[in-house]
Amino acid sequence: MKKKSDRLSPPERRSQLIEATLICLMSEGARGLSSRKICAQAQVSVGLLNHHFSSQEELVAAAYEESSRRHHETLRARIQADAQNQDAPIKTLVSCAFEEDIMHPDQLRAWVVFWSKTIDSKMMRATHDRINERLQSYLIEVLAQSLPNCAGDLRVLAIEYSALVDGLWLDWSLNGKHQSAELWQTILNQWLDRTLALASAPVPD
Amino acid sequence: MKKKSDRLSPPERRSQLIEATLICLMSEGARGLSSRKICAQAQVSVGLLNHHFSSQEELVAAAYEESSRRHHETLRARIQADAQNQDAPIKTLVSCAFEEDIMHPDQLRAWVVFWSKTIDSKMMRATHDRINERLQSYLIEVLAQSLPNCAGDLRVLAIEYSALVDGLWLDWSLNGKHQSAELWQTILNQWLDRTLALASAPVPD
DNA sequence: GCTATTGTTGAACGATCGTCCAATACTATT
DNA sequence: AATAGTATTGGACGATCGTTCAACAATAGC
Repeated sequence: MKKKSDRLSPPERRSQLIEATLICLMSEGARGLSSRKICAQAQVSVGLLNHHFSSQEELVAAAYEESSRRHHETLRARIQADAQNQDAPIKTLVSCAFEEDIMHPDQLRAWVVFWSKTIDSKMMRATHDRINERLQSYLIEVLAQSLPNCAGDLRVLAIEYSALVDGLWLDWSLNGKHQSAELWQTILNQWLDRTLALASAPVPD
Repeated sequence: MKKKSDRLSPPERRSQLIEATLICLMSEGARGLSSRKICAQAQVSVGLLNHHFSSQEELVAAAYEESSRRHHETLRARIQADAQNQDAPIKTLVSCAFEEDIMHPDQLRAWVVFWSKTIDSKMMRATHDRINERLQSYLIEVLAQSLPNCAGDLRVLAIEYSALVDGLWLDWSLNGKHQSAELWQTILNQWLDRTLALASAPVPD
């Protein structure tokens, strides 16, 4: 009745535990952050966590990194796929911001937990900084392609964009009447229209 | 050596516990959310919490409401004080967004905890919705005064603004190198300049 | 002053938490 | 086949969690 072998290589086991962590956090939020729940989700005994990770904190940081990596990857693929259909990649970036693959409400559940841990954990803070910088670099890259002759600082624009998107995601996800993302998507579209209009025709000094 | 009387009226005790909750959440984030820590902060025994609140959840919801109320109040007072010095109240709103009284990094610590609880608690969700609607109404009011002949939907603009500010606060507060708010303030200022420019001279259709 | 009401205490409860560790099962090497 | 090495198990530990409740203390009404 027992399975022949459940043994996995350390990297496989690690990513399995990371996957289980993401599932727990996405489905239950902060309530799902429990070593026992995570190990149960991975169908693995409790003690295994501390064999592959020095602490729960390290596992959560790894899950944060992985979640961001997937998000980044999906975004990149989506923009890459639209490369020839759109004049500016930022149009793709904006128009897919509320697609399920890019940002699901459940995913934001997990991210809020990550943020709350970022506040009082050195390790999480370092991970957060690394993730942020990576995303920011990519955003700048996309913006540079989209606004080849933009007068302003692209880094500043990237910070503004990611702040706006984070805020819209939050509002969309925490809102009680969790309707479709249409309204928030519209807001983002209008922001882009205004930004593009001003960036292509910068004010004379 | 004992104090003559520690007995307070129920409303006073309630607000004392709420105050203690805010202190705990602001100083320790999610780690500070503990009935025992809160009661210790209020210099009160553990059992008293459930005498004045039906559960910890209700206390946290009340603390969320109170934190938002104070934020709203401070904002109102600040804008009121600048009413005659500024042509548009939204200029005051934007320029004070990162002042200590309006939003301290510690305060955002508490808010992230509130958000994480909003995800899986009906009571917190209801509180969140109430708070959001109240702030949104006020923002629309301020925007209406500032942009008397704006073509667009002010409610949509209000949502965009609060999303942007929330996102900027998050980025500012979670950032490892927690420098001054200058950069984020500049971003917000530039957003306002662009918005004002377009709102006062709307594009012809 | 006596009584009823109610604010307050702190021990106790059961549950859950993260981590540890001796025992075990599996794999690879010889 | 014997051995060494390691992945895995699950019980145990001490800590902390939110809540309950009998006992106590202070007040209010009389």
